[in-house]
Amino acid sequence: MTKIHRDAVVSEALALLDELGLDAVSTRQLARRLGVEQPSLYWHFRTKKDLLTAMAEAAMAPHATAPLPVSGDDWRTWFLDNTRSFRRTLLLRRDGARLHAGSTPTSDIARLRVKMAFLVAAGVPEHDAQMAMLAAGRFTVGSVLEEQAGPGTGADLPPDAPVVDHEAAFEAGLALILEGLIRRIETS
Amino acid sequence: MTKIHRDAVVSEALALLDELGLDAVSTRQLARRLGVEQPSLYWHFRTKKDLLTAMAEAAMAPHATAPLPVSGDDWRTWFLDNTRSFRRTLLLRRDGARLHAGSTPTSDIARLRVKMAFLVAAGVPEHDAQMAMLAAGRFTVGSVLEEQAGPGTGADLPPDAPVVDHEAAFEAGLALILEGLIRRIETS
DNA sequence: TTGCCCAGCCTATCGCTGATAGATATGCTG
DNA sequence: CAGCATATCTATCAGCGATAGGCTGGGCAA
Repeated sequence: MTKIHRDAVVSEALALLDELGLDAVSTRQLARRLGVEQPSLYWHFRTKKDLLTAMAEAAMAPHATAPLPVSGDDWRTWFLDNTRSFRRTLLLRRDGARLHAGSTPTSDIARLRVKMAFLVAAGVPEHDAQMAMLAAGRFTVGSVLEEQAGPGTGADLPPDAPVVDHEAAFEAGLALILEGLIRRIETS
Repeated sequence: MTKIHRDAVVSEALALLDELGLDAVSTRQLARRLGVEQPSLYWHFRTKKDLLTAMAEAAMAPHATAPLPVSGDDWRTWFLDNTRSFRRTLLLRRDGARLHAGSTPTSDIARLRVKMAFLVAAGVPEHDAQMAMLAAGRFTVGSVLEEQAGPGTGADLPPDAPVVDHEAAFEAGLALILEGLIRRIETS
């Protein structure tokens, strides 16, 4: 009988995620790794969805603890770097985007407000800032989702390889959003 | 013993999807509706993933059969309408975005080439056109994914309602991408 | 020190899932 | 009529999330 604490469960679950992918994260696999029987996990988590939510939140730690913008930062490079940080965090773990998209986001509203205030202070109209942040986030999730969907069995389609450089495509799309925002500000 | 053909299976599966959601689309539920035993479905589809792929493709029919652009169309309004058509098609069915994102896309390359040629003929540099189409698609998937994630049990977060108008947010993000593309063209 | 409580695990079991093996019935074709 | 492909059936498997209820050990109050 091994003793377990909640954080250890989440930690091991993330390790299992990285090794075998989201579909292989089952309560039994996880329990076996923890040296525990499967139902024991239900003492720590009321449901598996709760576990996945906790995993998603823990997985987002790198982005959620990144330094906030300070007045004086160039808002455009901050906007780029913030979105890149989000993407990098999603990419850090296998199926990171699926894990994130599948959980009700416990978005840190406090941090978000700081970011918004920063953009507004830098001269970006509040509504435009909101829409741009939202758009960048959704674009990022969509991008990483596709990137991580992986070429698993995608070898059956015609070999006229439409191989896309995910990093480059992400940067290009992100640049479009930012430039759209800039143009919107300048022509107002 | 009822006789079934592949298209009927897909059709009934989509009906089941609309009524109960993607998670409820099980081979047994589907078989019962078709008046057939569960293993019979495996004659028509080698695996459930194959079924989901067929469903995803069928679900995309409205967008996949929409009229292609003709020379003379304004490329900007076409770009907007094309992306809107994609979004509307995803929204047409319950969990449409999840269904789409979960399947390896059998993208119709022929149609895509026509669209690209149209943009290039209208004066959009090919690389920029590619990146913008890709970005718009991923942004759309990310948006609808979030929109359809639904407020299922999202009643536990603070009631300072960050209620977003999905339609408006989508239009705003799409406008940013298009304006970014326009700016890119003008300043070259 | 005694005795209780409860945190944290256990065993046993439920109903569901996707998938396979192998038998059976139907209907077309030579 | 014989043979074959089609399309279903029954039976069964391993794995899944989840629940019910029992056992154990350490901390704390009397």
